[in-house]
Amino acid sequence: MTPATEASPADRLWTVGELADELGITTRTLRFYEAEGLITPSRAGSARVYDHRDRARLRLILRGKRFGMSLSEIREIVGMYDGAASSERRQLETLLARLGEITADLRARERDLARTLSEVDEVAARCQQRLDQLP
Amino acid sequence: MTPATEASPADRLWTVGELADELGITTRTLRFYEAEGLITPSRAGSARVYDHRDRARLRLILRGKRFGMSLSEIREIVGMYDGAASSERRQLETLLARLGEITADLRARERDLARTLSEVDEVAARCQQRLDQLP
DNA sequence: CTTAACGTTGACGTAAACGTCAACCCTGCT
DNA sequence: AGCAGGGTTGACGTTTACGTCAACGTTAAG
Repeated sequence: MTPATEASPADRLWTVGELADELGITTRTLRFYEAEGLITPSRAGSARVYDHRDRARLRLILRGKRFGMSLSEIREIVGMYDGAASSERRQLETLLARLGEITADLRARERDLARTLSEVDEVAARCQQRLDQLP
Repeated sequence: MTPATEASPADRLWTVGELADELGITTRTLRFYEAEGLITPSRAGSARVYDHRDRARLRLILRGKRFGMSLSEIREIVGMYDGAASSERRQLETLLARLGEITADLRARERDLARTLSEVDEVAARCQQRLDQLP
């Protein structure tokens, strides 16, 4: 049984237009991300061809954007997926250190988000309270 | 005993420069936020004077920015602090509904952030595993 | 009294992340 | 043959969130 998130087979391929539609973005955005070095789809002649790994990478990118990561931060992270396969100790060590920094940064954002959420809840509570006091 | 987050008395006042320094931003940013209707400090002649409520509002704004809220989204939320004191049922109801939408949006971002965090953790784990396999 | 260190407004510049053409090339109908 | 509907690469426009002057006013010190 294939998981619900994987409606399409693992060997499915997409054109720019198809993938853009599925991800809810424009083809311009896909081309822009490619120009920025975030993805590198293969080509059929001059036409871009995206596979399931490109798609997964894109979903990671879009998720990052939703909570405020810049494209250059995202580029660094997606680049690490490749770097983690290295066999040079030095590189693995600096990579691991950087990953620690990134994790700390993300946790800080998580706290900021949680605090904002609780403040919004407070406003809602005050709002509800006012409503209850009305005739 | 005053809380640690409140090193300064409740009646303290700040100039633009002082507050900018304390918040780690520039005076330009403070003026920009004012022009955008996010804050409205009082004036001493033509000079801006910020009190502890302005400061709290600013900290809320900056927190929002850190996880990707736009200034217009933030403006809407800070504006609700005032609207929640309304006494018109209609307004309180629409406000409460909007607060629900905002909460849902923030929770979605929270999920995106959590998923990204766990993916980063996975990369770190793979990285560590590679390191352990080295001589 | 003037100079330094703050403040003010106004105008223009800039980086990021795309949007919006234009001009072109394939491909599959009809 | 022709044309609609995809794809391609430029190139320039736009919005957001400020940065960066310029020209000016106002205390505070020497």
